[in-house]
Amino acid sequence: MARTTGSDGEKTEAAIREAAVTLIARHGYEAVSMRQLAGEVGVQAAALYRYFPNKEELLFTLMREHMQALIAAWEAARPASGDPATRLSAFTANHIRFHVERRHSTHVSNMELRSLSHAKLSAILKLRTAYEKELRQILREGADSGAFDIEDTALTAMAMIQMITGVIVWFRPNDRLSVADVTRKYQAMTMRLAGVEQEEEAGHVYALDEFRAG
Amino acid sequence: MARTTGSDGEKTEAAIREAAVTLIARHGYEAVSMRQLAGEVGVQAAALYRYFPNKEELLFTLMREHMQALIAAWEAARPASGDPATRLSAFTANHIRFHVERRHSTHVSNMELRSLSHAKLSAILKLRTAYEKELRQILREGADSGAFDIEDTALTAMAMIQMITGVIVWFRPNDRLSVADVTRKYQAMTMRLAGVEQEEEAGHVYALDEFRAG
DNA sequence: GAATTAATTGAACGTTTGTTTTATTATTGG
DNA sequence: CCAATAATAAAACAAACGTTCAATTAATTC
Repeated sequence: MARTTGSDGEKTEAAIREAAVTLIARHGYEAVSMRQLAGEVGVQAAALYRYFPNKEELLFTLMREHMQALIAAWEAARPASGDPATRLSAFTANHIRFHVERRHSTHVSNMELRSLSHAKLSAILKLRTAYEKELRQILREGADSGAFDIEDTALTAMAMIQMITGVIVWFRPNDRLSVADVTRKYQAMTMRLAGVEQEEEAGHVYALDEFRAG
Repeated sequence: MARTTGSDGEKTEAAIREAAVTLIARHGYEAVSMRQLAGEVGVQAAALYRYFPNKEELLFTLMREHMQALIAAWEAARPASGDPATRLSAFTANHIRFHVERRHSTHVSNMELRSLSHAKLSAILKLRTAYEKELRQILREGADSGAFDIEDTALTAMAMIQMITGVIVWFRPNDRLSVADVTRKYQAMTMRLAGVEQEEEAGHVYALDEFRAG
């Protein structure tokens, strides 16, 4: 047998990516074999090499596009203007929505960094740093303007990112909480970490639905 | 060749554990081969099987003892009594100290859960849940007594744990901040998440040195 | 100092790994 | 409908994998 009826390169590549993200998220990059991945797609292992030159390049592609999509999502959702509290709320909402929607690829991008060669690792970390810089900037401007009360903006930014990314560790859709519930509660917590006074908090909550379009 | 001069079972086992934690933390469980591990120890691969029946059991042993040590550290450091804010400060300080001191085994215990069989996974998760329950209890009692202002204790507990465990992602000893600096700043942040008023915060900071003995 | 036990080596086992090559079939464009 | 191209299968490769086994030497016990 060779080319099968109805075979389509675009569909196959999409199927490979989807299966790869799911399998790698569940079992880890090293634990997933090319044959196992091919089996999930319904194809022979050799066929994978028509779309990706090797296993590492496949992983790298998944991670790079995840990070680029995260940055693009934020660029689309970022308020053009607004006070620091509003911008922080928007950042939190966008971050949580994106990560909950892409739990698998987030897992891959966070856990499989060590499987990349030095050059590819640097490329991913560069994207990650660029994204984190967005939050640091919000915090710094808020601290400078007096809207926030933050002792160490760099450290607070790292703590916030760890906290809000951690949602995917325990949150499951159809749980006792909806994504909107979780978003609202995490927005309140980032406000507290930013040192915004209690009375102010409610006014700056950025509704999740406002980001659906972005 | 066979038994080598100066060989000692206890020392070899300790060397295996140490090398395994370091290698697995760096490259991942699946990516580390028994031969590679043996090479790091300075021994042949077959010798490892005198101490651990197989690779998975070695991983499980490392993870179980890490979790048990974490729980033991908290039991030793836990204040016999005290108000919720003091206990939360103690929890934060102990957690950060433990995880910074054991960065490698923390990485292993957090990242390699998926490499365990179902039964072994359950055993580890049971220990983890028991530990997390300690924090939830502090938060719940603080919320009940009015010392804290928390909307959702279970969610806040998860967020706090993610935040304070995240220290090991970016913190490196001999950085611009000392462990004591980092501990103090994270204590302040957990206080904010718990809804303790600004004025109160300072009074409940639990010095890192008080835990050195534990 | 002989007998016993502890610790390790070295070779080997059958699988599985990522990847390459070659042949074959489906689809597309003229 | 024929030529070109796209998509895949099938087989094969050497290397690496976890693990087992028998042989061998060091340390300990009596």
